[in-house]
Amino acid sequence: MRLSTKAQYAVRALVDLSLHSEGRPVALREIARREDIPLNYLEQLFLRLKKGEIVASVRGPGGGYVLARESARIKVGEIVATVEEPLNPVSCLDGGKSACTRVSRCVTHNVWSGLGERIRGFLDSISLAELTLEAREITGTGEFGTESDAD
Amino acid sequence: MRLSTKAQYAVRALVDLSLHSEGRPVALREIARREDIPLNYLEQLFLRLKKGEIVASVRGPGGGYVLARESARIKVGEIVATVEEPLNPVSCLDGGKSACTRVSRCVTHNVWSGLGERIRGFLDSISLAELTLEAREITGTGEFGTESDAD
DNA sequence: TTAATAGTTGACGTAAATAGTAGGGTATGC
DNA sequence: GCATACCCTACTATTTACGTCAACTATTAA
Repeated sequence: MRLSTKAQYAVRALVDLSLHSEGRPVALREIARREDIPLNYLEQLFLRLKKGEIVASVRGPGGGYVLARESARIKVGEIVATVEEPLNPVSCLDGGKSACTRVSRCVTHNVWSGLGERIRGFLDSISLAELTLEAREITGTGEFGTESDAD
Repeated sequence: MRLSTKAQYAVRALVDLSLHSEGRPVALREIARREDIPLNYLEQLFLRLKKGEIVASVRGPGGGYVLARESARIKVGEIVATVEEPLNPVSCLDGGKSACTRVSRCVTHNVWSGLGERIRGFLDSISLAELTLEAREITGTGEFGTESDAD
């Protein structure tokens, strides 16, 4: 029942982006450095985030990524669902083929589908804006110099 | 964000056990056949379930497993936590070493720990007794002949 | 118009976790 | 004393996650 690092990276990266973008695009290189995430890996994630219309890209020198809409309208659940495929605890909820042909099928099935809904419900109740605000409070002014973190 | 088959198997197997045990122990061989779970694999799971004091074993011919307590006092969350290690969405919640040394650490950290609590809370709200009852309703009388399931 | 920046894309390799197998051992009841 | 069924460990195979590489395209500024 683990979340992939994809999801963790994506959320962290977007908080970082939201924290450091002041209207201007932020280069992945910076985010990768600050958050200590492999650049190439981050690129893959942002590709998906772009497809999911959570971020938009600006190419060329001085380019980078910006949020595709205001952070209050971006939910954590959406981010997670975008980078790691469907947020279902078991495969037979994905729709389509999966068997489920035994006695105890329905009852356990219901448990898992209920669980999936709870998970989604919770993650969708938190917006990127809230996280960003929290982060700003923690790191102080939040303008610059977010590097230090004396563990 | 997938549940392991271990967890799915374990819950199904226990529903099956609870459904077919009438005071008497149920052999894993039967459960494995009915639920279509590899016997050897099931043995491993029940070893853990025994350690977790969810089931008790009866050795020798005519032996098998019985629930260690009434099914109403066995929660799904407990079953899942027993067969797959800690129910935390991210490793840094497991306690101990894991880093977490960046800016956005705390904020995302809180999200994941909150998520873990929701998951546990939900799964702990469901008892094996409820599932068994449901299963009995679905399959009809629930006495015997639970085999058929016209897909 | 050329060079530098930065995003775009897909293929690839590795490592760790998960799922499943194998096989021998041990207690019990007939 | 044999068959049954739990007990336990070690091993293998498969899948998935994680990360790397390399080549490409678009944009901007000199």
